[in-house]
Amino acid sequence: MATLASSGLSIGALADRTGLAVSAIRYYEAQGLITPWRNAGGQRRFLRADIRRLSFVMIAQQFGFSLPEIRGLLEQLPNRRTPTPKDWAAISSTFRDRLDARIETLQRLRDNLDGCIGCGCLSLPKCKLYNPKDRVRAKGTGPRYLMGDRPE
Amino acid sequence: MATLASSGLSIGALADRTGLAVSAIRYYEAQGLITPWRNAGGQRRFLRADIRRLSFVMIAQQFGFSLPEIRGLLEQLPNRRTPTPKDWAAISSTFRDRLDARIETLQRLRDNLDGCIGCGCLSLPKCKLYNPKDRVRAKGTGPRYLMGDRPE
DNA sequence: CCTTGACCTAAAGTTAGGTTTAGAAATTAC
DNA sequence: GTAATTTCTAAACCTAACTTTAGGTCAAGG
Repeated sequence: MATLASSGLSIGALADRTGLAVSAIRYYEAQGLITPWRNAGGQRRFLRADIRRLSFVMIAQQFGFSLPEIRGLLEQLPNRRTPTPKDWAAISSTFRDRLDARIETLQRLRDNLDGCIGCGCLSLPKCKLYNPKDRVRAKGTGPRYLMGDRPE
Repeated sequence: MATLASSGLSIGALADRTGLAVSAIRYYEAQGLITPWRNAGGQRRFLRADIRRLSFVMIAQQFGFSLPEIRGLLEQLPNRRTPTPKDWAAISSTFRDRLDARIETLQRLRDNLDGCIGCGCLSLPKCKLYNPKDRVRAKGTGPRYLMGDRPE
């Protein structure tokens, strides 16, 4: 099977270790999330530390981060040496801040849902779901007015 | 401007009221989220209650529901009469359950993040981020092993 | 009446995040 | 040494949720 250690991991070995598809790993390279080198024959070789790097990518995706965002997070890692636990802990705190914000937004939306739809009144001047500042939505194409009323 | 009341709303008027693009409303019709009738000239006419219906669609999207899922939720509404506050309150409770689950998942992931990356140890046998049961991810393509280790 | 703006349909284009395919070259297994 | 895997690149394809475009029709104001 996959030969190892000093010569680096092949893309297939990395795929086995992470559970990602080979095609996904190539795609991530194209997106700048990982930067393997090439062996004499032109094949990609990866560091063992890249297993953790890709695992981080997968976890961040679960939290709803886009690949460009994840790239931004990963850029906090050291360039020329293998990241230490401290490096990961540092990046993780940024990560956690954004995550907290995301959870808070969801909770606020939930609470507003209770007040707005849940209560049955559906009175809109006081509806807080109306045009919330920080949307979870990806492609806001301008202001949107929720629940049927406009801001004046 | 938009003529009103007894003859129903034009698609443009509905777009103004909801903040949605006209093209988006047509798309929602194609997806079965809303069913206008046509006037003599073949143009779409909507009920005023459809403003709220589309607002609900937008809110549900913020919570991460897909259009098919939202269609499922809307099917709980009465077919032949204008939905009452009670109708909306009922649909909202289903909605809220799913929302609570989503928030809980995020919180659990956050807590695991603290234990796994946040502590700096990165010890994987005890990492709970490893292959969590309920992923937020859409297209799981089989089991995935996180943070570099495999389940044996 | 006539012009301008709103609306119509159908089809193609867009972005994100990948997968699939095709044909060729490198590696590994026996 | 040869057969079976892997890997390579480039390009096409995929889904979701829309938008844009093209070419034509409808409706409202002056």
